[in-house]
Amino acid sequence: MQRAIALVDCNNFYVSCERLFQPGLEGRPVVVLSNNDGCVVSRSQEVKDLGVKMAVPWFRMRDLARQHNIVALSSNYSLYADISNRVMSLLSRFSPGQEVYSIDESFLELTGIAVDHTGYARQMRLTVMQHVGIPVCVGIASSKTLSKLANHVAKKNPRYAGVCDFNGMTEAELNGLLARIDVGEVWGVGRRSADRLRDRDIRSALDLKRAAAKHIRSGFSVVFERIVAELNGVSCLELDQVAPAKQQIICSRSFGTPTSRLADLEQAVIAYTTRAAEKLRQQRSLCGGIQAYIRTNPHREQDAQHQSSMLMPLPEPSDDTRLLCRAALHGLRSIYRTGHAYQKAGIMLTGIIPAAARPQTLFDDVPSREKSEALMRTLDRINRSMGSGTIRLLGEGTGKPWAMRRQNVSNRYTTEWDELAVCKAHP
DNA sequence: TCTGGGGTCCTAGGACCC
DNA sequence: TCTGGGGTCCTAGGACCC
Repeated sequence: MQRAIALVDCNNFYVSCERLFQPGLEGRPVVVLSNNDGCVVSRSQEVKDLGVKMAVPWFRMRDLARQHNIVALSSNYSLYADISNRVMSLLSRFSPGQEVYSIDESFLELTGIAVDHTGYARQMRLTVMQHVGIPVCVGIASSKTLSKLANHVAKKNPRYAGVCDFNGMTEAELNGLLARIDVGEVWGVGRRSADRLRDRDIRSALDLKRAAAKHIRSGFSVVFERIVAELNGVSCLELDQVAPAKQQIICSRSFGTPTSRLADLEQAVIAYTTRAAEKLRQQRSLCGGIQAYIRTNPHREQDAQHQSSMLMPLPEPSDDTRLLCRAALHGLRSIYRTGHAYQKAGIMLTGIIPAAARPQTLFDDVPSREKSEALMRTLDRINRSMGSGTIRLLGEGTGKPWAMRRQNVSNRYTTEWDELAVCKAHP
């Protein structure tokens, strides 16, 4: 039986989320900006039609924005995450095998589901639209890589009406489509590799499909060998149905305004470590070390540049916020240099293991460990029910002069009592 | 004035061991 | 004169994804 994998992808996801609660944005050019209102990360169709590319710095398109009255919104991840959960849970009804691949994409196993797949996919679109109001497109094929391309075709080509099933096509039809897709659009082929492939006269998805495996293996890597197999309909990438535990947890952020004060960096590092430790405990893991990282703004070449990081191993794996903060601060203080305008700081938890696999040591101090665990549990419970940050370390500070810019952020319409969407009755 | 954040995987090279 | 080979582990860095 032929393998059938669907990729369901939300259209202009963040913009679509914003439009749910601000219907006035419908039909208008809208962008959502990254943290710090830095870059464009989601564009409405109207903005795409103006030729605005993904990840363009916002300050570079100010003129265009004025000219065309583009609405720019700060990103509101609480809202997007909640809408995403609703979409994913609806989609899970369509197959016992689901991989939630990203905030706006999901793979669904359709192999063995004995219905007309195109009709089934139309039903998915309709269901998500009716229940949540988010438009989606569906691509279906015999491997993940092909289903990504099928989705691409469904999105770009109005005549497919949002659903494209490669499995229902003849080889010639499919190749005809692949020949018109740039090799850079293939999943896993980035800008660097696309350039190198073009040097070898591999320009389209079809060219890559037909490339000799040996040739690809030696010139690139096993990853590319797999891509070629997947393009030929040989499924090499399985669906990850349970999200595996993270092997590293990163929390880093650019500052709203650069700072050269160690005290500011310390506050930021404590805040980031606190967040990361919460995530670590959520997935019931411990980490073996923590890395602190600072850097100046690399785009300001006229400024003195400094970037550095230091990994602090822990004496034994831990998930205690206080311990992790202490280690991170130690690292920060050893890399910090006076007189630099730092633009970004971050931390990374590494050497992550399941909490259940905690190694026993000769000098295990069980009572103090149990106290630490109880304290962290209580902390998490209070912050979960009373709002995040209700209880935190004093070192995190209260002023946060370094906090990021979010000039035009919408309400958290679905997750905060104070910001719930209200239906206004018409007179 | 203003350029995101959070992840994964692979490779190369060094250290170390027998 | 002549100085092995193979395995493992770790780290840094590159490339990619959304």
